[in-house]
Amino acid sequence: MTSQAADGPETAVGSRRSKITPEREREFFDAVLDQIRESGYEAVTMEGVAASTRCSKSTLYRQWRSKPQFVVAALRASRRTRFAGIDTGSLAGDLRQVARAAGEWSGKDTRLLQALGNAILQDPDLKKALREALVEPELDALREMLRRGVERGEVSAGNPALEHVPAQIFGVLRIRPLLEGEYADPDYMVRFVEACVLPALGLAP
Amino acid sequence: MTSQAADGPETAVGSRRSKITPEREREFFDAVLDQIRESGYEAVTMEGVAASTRCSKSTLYRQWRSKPQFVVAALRASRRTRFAGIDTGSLAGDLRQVARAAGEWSGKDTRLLQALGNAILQDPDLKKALREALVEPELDALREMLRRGVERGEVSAGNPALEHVPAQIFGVLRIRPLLEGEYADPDYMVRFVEACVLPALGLAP
DNA sequence: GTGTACCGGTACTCGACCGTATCGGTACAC
DNA sequence: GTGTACCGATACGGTCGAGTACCGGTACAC
Repeated sequence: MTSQAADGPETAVGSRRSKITPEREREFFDAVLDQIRESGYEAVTMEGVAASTRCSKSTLYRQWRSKPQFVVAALRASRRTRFAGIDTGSLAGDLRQVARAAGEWSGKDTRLLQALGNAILQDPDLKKALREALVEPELDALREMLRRGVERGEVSAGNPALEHVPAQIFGVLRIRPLLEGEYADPDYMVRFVEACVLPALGLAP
Repeated sequence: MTSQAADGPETAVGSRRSKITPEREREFFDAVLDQIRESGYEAVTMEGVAASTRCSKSTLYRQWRSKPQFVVAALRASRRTRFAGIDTGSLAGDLRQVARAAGEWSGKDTRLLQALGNAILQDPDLKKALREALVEPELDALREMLRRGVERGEVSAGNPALEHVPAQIFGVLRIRPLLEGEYADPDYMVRFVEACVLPALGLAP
């Protein structure tokens, strides 16, 4: 569609001209991630994904070489950030917003993390993809938030609680199902931030 | 060896007289838990355990009906508490001891938790056994510690941070490998408790 | 109209592993 | 010595899923 008046019948560039539209691709990715959340990584089969999306196994294997690479692609495509953009003007306000946002997607993302639990011990690519999809973008946003708070003088740069804020928030998100049998919801997360994170930073409510 | 002069050839009581000594049994349990930590729950095979302990698969299946039941038995037998017995006289002292103890076994136990990650989503028995083996004893000990602290008047009973102490400690233990790539060690845990848990409780170091 | 290349469907190979069956050996009871 | 019952080894049946091969249908280019 752009510049194909070069030499001969477009020898270069778009070598693979798949008929899979981006929307269709997203269906595949959503299906495999849903099935992972539901049954765990090892229990997910390419046949199951093919059946649930009404495509054939051949189609999946034509686009992605193997099951691990397929899952990695799905994770990469699901990469998105939910903390970025939060900027209420105060660190306490930002962290409350983070808590609320974290509580929103806690069920889905925590489940995914849990379901991939032992798989990432075996497959470094999978581990990397998972970190890049779910963890690092939020971690970056969180650090940026804290940096702004320090810059505004709300927290001393030497406060030892600073470095533990991400671990506190992600840790509590991750562990609550095991301790209390239910995923962390926005209310719970806000209560936690106000009861523990803010006081440790010296920000009384 | 005790009372076998009852009626006939000991019809009751010790119906199964296995030749597996308790020490031998412990070898089986250690082997399967080690392999789970190493390769994850689904990747562990009864054949592998048999080979590594130089017994036969038949022996394992004679003692335990199936792989899940075998693993559950191993978990139950590994049940032990590492926080119980800590009593330094002050809540801050107790929590520092907890941090150190938690950091000690963090590698092994966190790995086990991670390796069983998606399996416990599928098998309720496994989930229950895991909670009873690794989580609940420590949770009970921790709650008892906090209760003593409140009783001594070190912390107000209404302090909202109280209910989150276990989640903070277990959460950070669990999440650190994902965030920073290494298991929590005693030093790290003590720093965390001093920087976050104690201040939130109003216990300045 | 003709060719091309991807699509979905199905059948297939291959390997892995669960759980069972069978067999000879052996410790222990009596 | 004789019986019993558990041990280790090995072989086997059955299932399941990864990845491949093939085949007819069809959209699109020219």
